[in-house]
Amino acid sequence: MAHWLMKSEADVFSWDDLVAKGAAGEPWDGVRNYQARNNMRAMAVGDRAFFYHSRQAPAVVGICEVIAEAHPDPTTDDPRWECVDIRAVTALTRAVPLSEIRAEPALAEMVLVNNSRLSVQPVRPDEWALICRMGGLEG
DNA sequence: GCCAACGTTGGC
DNA sequence: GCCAACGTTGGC
Repeated sequence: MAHWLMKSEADVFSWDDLVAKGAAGEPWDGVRNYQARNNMRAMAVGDRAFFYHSRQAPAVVGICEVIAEAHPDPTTDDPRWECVDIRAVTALTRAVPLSEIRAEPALAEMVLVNNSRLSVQPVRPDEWALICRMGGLEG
């Protein structure tokens, strides 16, 4: 199972918004970046992803699950763009702010740290486990 | 709100 | 195919 990180601005679509969608989840549409799209194409149903709030109070706040593989993005007729569907799994016991991620040497190679603009990105297993622990979960 | 970094577009 | 201009993202 691969691990990922999905970003959203909390005042556009927040973790609470995803939780409110329940088991039906939400299509992760609107991505217009090839790297992010390619990452979504590589996702399998059951993969887990961190849900990250960007801009205001940047932090990893929860864990979500891929429930549908990449399919055409319903928000555009442009066939280049695709999206996966995700649902909320669990909130972190405590949000892990970007400042703590940056301060942790073991996380220095995270895409989040080195390419802050990529909105859908892979997370290594060791990075996943550490952030889960920092967030108060077993991982 | 500012601005640096990055990705995309389009002229040549 | 190059690269300058432009638009967007996101940390601060």
